[in-house]
Amino acid sequence: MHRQWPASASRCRCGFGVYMTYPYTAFREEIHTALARAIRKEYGTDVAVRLEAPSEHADAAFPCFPLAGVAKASPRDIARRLAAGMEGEWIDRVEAVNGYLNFFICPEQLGREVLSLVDAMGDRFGALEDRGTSVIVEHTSANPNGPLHVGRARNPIIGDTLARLFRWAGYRVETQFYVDDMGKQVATLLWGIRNLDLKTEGDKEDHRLVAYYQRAHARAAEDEEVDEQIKDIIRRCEEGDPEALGAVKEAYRGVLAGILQSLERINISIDSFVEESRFVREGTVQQVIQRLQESPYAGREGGALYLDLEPFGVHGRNKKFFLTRTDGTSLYATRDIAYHLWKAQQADRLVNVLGEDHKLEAQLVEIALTILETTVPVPVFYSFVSLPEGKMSTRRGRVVHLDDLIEEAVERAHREVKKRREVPEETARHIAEKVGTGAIRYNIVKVRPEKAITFRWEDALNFEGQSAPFIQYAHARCCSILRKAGDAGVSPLPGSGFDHLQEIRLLKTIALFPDVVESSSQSCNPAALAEYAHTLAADFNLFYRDCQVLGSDREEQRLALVRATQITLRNALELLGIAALEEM
RNA sequence: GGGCCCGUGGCCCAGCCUGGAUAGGGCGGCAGCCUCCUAAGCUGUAGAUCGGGGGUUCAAAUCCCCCCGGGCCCGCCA
Repeated sequence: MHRQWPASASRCRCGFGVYMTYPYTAFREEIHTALARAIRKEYGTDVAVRLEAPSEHADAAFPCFPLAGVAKASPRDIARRLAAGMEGEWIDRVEAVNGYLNFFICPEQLGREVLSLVDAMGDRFGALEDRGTSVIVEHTSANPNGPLHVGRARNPIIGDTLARLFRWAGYRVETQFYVDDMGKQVATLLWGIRNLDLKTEGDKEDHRLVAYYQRAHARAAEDEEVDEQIKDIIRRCEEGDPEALGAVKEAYRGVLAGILQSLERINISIDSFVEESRFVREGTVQQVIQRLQESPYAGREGGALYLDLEPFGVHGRNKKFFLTRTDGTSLYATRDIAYHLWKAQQADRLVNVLGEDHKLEAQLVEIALTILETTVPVPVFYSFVSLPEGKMSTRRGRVVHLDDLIEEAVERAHREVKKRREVPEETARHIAEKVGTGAIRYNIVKVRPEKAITFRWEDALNFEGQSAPFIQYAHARCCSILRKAGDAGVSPLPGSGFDHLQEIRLLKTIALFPDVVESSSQSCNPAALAEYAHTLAADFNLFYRDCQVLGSDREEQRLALVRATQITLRNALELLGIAALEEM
């Protein structure tokens, strides 16, 4: 029923080499210590203290049920008995209810600490201390044969959000795009560009060039001669022929540029691009084949090398994992192994964002990497995005391109802005761009990756409720209040003394942010972050409704709380790659 | 046929890893709230056999088994 706290503590670097403990971490540690002591004293036993995360019942709860057996007492009695000795600077009060020990955090202490921490850390509030660990996040890695469609866009959005999360969680992060420059897709594209004379329209290269790919694909299907010519390109690439590889690169360059333009518009940039062919050129694929054929699992069928994966629990047809063809040339997965060996040399951890269709391949590669005794990557699989009428298919013209979705979302946002406020056109354009693209990112990232998505325009263009604009709007409201208060308005550390229900609720949610960074990064679950951002915005809206800020006799404290909310919302949006607008 | 994943009010999603207190949100429906810090907001209301069935347990949406429905995969393709 209830979530548990993240296993490890969240701490931050505050100022110069001074480490501070985030409020809820301190609260939790205090409870752990007090509980362990009390349980040992009362029942003479050591149990692992598991606390439940904040809920409507308590800010932290300890279920006494598991203790009932050893303590030979009812959970209710245990709770009552343990409640007596619980105190500390963070623990405001303890209640024994229904066999639970419910802890409440001290609002005074929380108010003081949260406000000073947010003030001191600013746009680093929520960040965790450096772990001295590096991680490479591989994402997108789309075949550069045409523009991104909405289905493929799930990959960069998940990947980029994960990369941002890891950075905040204290890792040194690099993102990589693995460029498949040896496959049939790019070879087909090259053939098309060389042999076809098409009139193409559009102002982005990926949209112009995809027509060559599509037409060439169709030609290859009906003309064996064409198919042979394409296969010849692939063959030469696999042999590492620099001329062929250069030509392929020249062909896909424009498509890739177009893809990157689209990604840039949704605030995604990728640190480095790694060409698959380099592992052939540099001979590392051959080394992989060499090393694996010496392993006890190697076998041959015809001239083709394979690994027998039966000892690893792989059965059926998949147990023979082929590394080469009969002619000795490498296969996609073999080159992927070489890529991972290379990656393992430059980072401590590897995370790969992959479509669920790559599950089997990833499993096989993982086993090979285990045999080679190197870093095994952590995969994050996502399910496909389909349309109400079925699977997305470029060939059948049943796709929604990311660029079209962006256009539509931005245009719709623009209409909304014009409808609501009178602002200069330039401002309206800016807001519309950030609202529209933010809505797209949020709409995709809020759903857990393993859930299949059916794309519906009305969901994608929803600007209310669980959406980016809802969160952006709360942020804009904060900014508006702060703007009106003026420079002198917010003193950094007013005496705390929050007592309104909504003030305290908001304070608690702000304080939870570092824990969300910790847990969602550890579980590679950006959807949890998206949910948090919505909760924070919703809690602010309640505060906004019930607590007048400007002109109230508590103006100073409340302004400080608004400021802390604004910073936390901005940081959460930054993690989601969504613009924190100051006005909407 | 085999493997992996998903199945929570009309619709979409969280909670499942690590079992516990009235199953949370959002959209849509209905009824309301702008002389007051931006109504992309807020309030109320109706609506749930947590796909079905067994099992484990003091306790199951959560763990185990079986079944049903959907997705993905099962090339010397990428």
